[in-house]
Amino acid sequence: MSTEAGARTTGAQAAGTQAAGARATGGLRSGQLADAAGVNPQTLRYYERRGLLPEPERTLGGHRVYPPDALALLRVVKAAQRLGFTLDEVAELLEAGGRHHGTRRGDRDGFQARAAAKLAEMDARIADLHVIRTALVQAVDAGCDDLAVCATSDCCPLPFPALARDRSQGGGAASAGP
Amino acid sequence: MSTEAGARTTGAQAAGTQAAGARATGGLRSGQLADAAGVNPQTLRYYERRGLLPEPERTLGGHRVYPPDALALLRVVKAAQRLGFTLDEVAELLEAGGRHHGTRRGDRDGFQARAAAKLAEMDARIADLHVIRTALVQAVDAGCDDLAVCATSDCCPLPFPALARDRSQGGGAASAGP
DNA sequence: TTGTATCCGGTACCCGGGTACAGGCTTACC
DNA sequence: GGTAAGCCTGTACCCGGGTACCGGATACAA
Repeated sequence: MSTEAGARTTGAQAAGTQAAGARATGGLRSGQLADAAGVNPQTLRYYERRGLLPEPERTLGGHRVYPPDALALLRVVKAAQRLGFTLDEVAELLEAGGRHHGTRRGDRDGFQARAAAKLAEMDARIADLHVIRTALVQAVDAGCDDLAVCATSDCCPLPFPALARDRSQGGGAASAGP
Repeated sequence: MSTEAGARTTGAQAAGTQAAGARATGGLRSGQLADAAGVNPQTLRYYERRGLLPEPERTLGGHRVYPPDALALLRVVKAAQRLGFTLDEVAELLEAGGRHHGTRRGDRDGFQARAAAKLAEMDARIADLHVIRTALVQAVDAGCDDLAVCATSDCCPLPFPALARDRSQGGGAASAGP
């Protein structure tokens, strides 16, 4: 597929029946792919740099032309990201998959192992959020209204010891607003 | 334990009874407070800049001397942080509390309202994590082993539509490793 | 008095995940 | 052939929450 696409793409010189290079093969321009995937075009280049997207073919003029399955790949990336994997991890996973079940080396675990680990992480995170939730509920129920007072009075039921632990997996704001 | 250690450290200028400026008043040096609270000393200055800690007294030489309740305050800050508030929010909450239930202006809500909002946020986050968890379980159960394949085959049960939504509150890595 | 441990301030850098901007070249369509 | 999109590269910046490093000043014990 991609082979054909590539060949046709660059070879658009002859300009035949079907019009423009990218178009003819079902190839996507970066803007189109970005739109289709709901990401910023810059993000595509960013992912490319990070090794999440393979370098696409180029037109003679140097414009990227993505094969259609790039969209599926992008969706997988986004899904994996949502599953809690960092971009580095996603890149590794994709690469590991590419190496195709063989030649293990070092800690190369397949998706299975990593997913299981993530699962444990998720459970921990969920449990932690429950702790937090409970604390919030208690604070609300107790009618706390001034943190500074909570600091010194005993009326405040905030479970400081419970809250003190674990910071680090907890609740980073995800920055990535649209 | 750190308390004792700290006390010993600065303690005893005149050796005997109670001694030194800072110590006499129960004041804490930045290092001591940092130790006691389990944070980096730099973090204290950072919090001060951010308005989370009031500017402490100084020795003649310009060294900070914190009142003992700074520790309690610091703990509250950390607790609030864990409750999902950003440092800016914590600062606001502390300030709002300081203004002491009166003179509302703009959207100044007390801790109550904000906590309730955070609670909703937490619930959303928990629900979202459950979605993710479920997806992970499915992927594991199905024996998926290659993300790239998942991208194109139909065998993979990853619920892309479900995963696609909501990104933004989800699962940012919390950066703040110790 | 001297020595060492802290602390000071300011500035720069880290992580993760992107975005934005500048200045120039390609493509597409009429 | 002209013109408007769109794309190219490179670099810099954003968020949130800290950390690290620097040269110099203080604090305190012996």
